[in-house]
Amino acid sequence: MYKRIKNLDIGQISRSGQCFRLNPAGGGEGGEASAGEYRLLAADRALYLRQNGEEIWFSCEEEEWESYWRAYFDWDTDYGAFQAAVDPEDAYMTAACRAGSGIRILRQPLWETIVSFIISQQNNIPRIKGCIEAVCGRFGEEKTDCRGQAYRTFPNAHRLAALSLEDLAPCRLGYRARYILSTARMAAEGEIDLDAVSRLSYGEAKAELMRLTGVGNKVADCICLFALHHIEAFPVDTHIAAMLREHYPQGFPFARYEGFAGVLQQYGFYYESVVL
DNA sequence: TGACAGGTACATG
DNA sequence: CATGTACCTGTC
Repeated sequence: MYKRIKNLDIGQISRSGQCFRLNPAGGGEGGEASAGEYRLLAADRALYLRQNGEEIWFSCEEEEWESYWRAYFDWDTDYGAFQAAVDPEDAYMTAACRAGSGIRILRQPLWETIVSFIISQQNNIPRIKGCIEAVCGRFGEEKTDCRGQAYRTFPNAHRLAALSLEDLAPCRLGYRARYILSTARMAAEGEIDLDAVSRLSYGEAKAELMRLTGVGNKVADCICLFALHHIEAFPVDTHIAAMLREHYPQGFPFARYEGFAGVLQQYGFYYESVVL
């Protein structure tokens, strides 16, 4: 099925570092690469996408698109309005918005986002993707997508909680493996209620998430932004720290962007780490 | 070779 | 509470 939209670029989103299982389709063994086609995996779902300008093709039926993917892509939000809010005298953010005008803040599955961003710490994106693929490949459930291609779901907390460090060793997670086991056990044993967390305000959700082993200030902000859609969350990593240091020595104008600073964070991150 | 990659836990003062 | 340091792993 086809849909039209502005300010959504699958390629930009795939490179934006907010999701790690959105990649060019084909490319690998068996399936021939269809130009410009991507496959997105989220929790236990698979979706193929193709884009031609403002027209995007999705492999799913209307019902699944309405009930899941529409919200996932934050379809009904006008990202042009966020970009228009940027101070025209702010040359840096103006350029960042232009370069990443197709980036959106996704609504990703909470558990997958927690584990993915624990893995992300002190790590680079290609290796993060490899680690996640290894975790899913070994411990996810095998399913078949609409084309008959096999894929693996993201293993749930109970599945990961049952593992040992030895089980995880082949995934090459390094010191993050014990963080993930501890966090999975907290979730599986009900020491934290993730359904409840998803209903909390930004500040409350962040505080709850930081109780998890391996989830500090920055990772909690990433989870709030990329899973819970608290777009006021503003994760500060090495790239954003560099941006703030070099382009906002008097401080970032949070007041001007109150309530959606996280969107600008993504434009900044993409510009700083992917474009430049 | 050593620094670096979307930081955090833990130990000190 | 603020600062310092070790930490898995792969790549340049």
